[in-house]
Amino acid sequence: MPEMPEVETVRRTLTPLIVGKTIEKVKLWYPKIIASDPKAFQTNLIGQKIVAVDRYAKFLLIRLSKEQTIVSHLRMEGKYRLTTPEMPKDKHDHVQFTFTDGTALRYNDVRKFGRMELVETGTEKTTTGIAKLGSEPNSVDFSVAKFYQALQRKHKNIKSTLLDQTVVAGLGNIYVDETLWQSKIHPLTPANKLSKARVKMLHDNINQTITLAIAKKGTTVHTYLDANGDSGHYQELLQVYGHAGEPCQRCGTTLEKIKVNGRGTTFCPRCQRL
DNA sequence: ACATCATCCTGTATGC
DNA sequence: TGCATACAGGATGATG
Repeated sequence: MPEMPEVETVRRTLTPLIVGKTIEKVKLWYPKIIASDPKAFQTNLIGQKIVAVDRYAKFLLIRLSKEQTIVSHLRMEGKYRLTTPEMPKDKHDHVQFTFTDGTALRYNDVRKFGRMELVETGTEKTTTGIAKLGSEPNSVDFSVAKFYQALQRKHKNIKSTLLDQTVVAGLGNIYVDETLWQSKIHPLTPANKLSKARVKMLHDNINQTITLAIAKKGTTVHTYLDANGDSGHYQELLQVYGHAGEPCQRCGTTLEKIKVNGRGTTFCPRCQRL
């Protein structure tokens, strides 16, 4: 599942494939992927040139020449691939942008959870899901002091708090489990009960893990691939996610899997005490 | 205002 | 072997 490191990797691989190209036609095989008006999405994009691909947290921001932006969220399984319009449609291809140079960008999504919408550039931070997001890891706004203050206001457990994107934006199930293990924090610990020292540890581990995961081009479990069709490598460094029933690499205790607010959660019952 | 829960989807895994 | 059911999960809108 694409979290911030995977979306950043998609951004980096997608940029050289599409920037500078002009959209000639948009095909919607599954219009529900478009969160804004699908008809307007199709017609407004014609003739626009792609000028850049930006990102905020897990959102891709495809910048267009007429001061518009496609805000795209891959959710669980969304993928972009450069192809040609003649290529047979895959079962899970849902959107196609045909370019004037004869190539085409396809959006493929097995679960159909991903969404994209067209907004005026500059309004995306107030009119889309980005509006409610907290600061990103490694950003100036993500300071230890602010992080601690934000957690003090949260009464729910730390696992759910990190998954809801209003405090820190960009983490998903994988990196939350990993950073909690690194910081020796039990996932059910109330967020406002963490000591300042523990919060600093968690903060630093989040920043370092996101940085390293981006360097490793993301984590491929299940089906994540970047825009070149390549898998990431951070999965080789995972300590807890996907390792339930195996010994903890720090103390040897068998890792446990529980449900926290409906999300699978793996942790070490000895290293991560309540 | 906050927290919790169902919902969207389909491939894979498990049960009978 | 085949059919039915459970499970996975990010964000959102509804409900408590």
